[in-house]
Amino acid sequence: MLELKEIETFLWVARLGGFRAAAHKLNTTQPSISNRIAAIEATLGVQLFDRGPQGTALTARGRELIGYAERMLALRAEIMRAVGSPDALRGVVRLGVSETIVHTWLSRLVERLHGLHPNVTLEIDVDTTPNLREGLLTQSLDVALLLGPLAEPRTKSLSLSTYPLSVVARADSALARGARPVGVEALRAQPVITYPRNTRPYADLRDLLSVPGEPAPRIYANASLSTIVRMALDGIGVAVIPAVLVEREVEAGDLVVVPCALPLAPLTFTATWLVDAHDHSALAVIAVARAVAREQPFAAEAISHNDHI
DNA sequence: ACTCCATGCGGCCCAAGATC
DNA sequence: GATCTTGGGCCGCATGGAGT
Repeated sequence: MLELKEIETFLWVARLGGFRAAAHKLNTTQPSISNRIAAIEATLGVQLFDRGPQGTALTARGRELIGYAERMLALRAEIMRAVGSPDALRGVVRLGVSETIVHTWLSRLVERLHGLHPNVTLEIDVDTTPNLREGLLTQSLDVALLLGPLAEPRTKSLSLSTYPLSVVARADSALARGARPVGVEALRAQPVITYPRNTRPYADLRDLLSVPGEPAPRIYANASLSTIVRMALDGIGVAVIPAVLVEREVEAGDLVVVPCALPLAPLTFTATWLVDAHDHSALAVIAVARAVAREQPFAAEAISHNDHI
């Protein structure tokens, strides 16, 4: 008899290209995956994978099965959504998260998810958007909350939050005491601390602050938001980050948000996932993320990119 | 030496049947 | 009806073989 669990195992081995990777994804061991694949091959009486030294590759029959397997899992997800109780949803979702989300509403997402779907657990990976994108494309992540949407046609994205970028300076700095909004000249006069080099905010800032014939602006790229805030507090330079991340420091009078004359593009965060993913737990996480993000300040318009859930 | 998948073995869980 | 026994199924651990 063809078991749904075996079908799911087959699909993950096919997607991830190996038994070991599928075992990690399905939270089990490699021998267990080996047994399930052996069972489904015995049931069908055909070989689904070529086990070669270069890895595991689908046979022609295996490729034929892919479409059926995806339809079966999509149907299961539909049944779970339409008929199943939220408690019935279970599994591990590998969630990639930008640090901005960690510092704003990730905890509320985890809390809400636990309340709604107590049997769904998260494996959280905090990283920069380029690395999260890589994680999605190599399928080591199920969902990513990142600076999106991604241009990849294989992905779907849903807008979550849009945070304006602000210039944040130490309260006793000259910049903080100035009367006029800061421009290119004022920002070029000192180090600017912001998001990592391979991100859009960094590239935008570098373009805005570059002056032909002048030395390159001093931009200290940093992947750790808490380090950026620490450096701003220590007066190393001014931070260009969403003001929502320094609410406490501003309230305490240690940092101030300085009016800025530059057209700093806001940061839009999206929930992004692969179009062919039908993991019902992952889709539940996206739905909860959307609901939580909507309740926050700076909630994005509910625009979906490429598609919808 | 390392990685990958396969196999053997023992342990656990659960349902069904037997016994009181 | 409650409790015990049994057998099947599944899982993980340890290990082996093949290939690089």
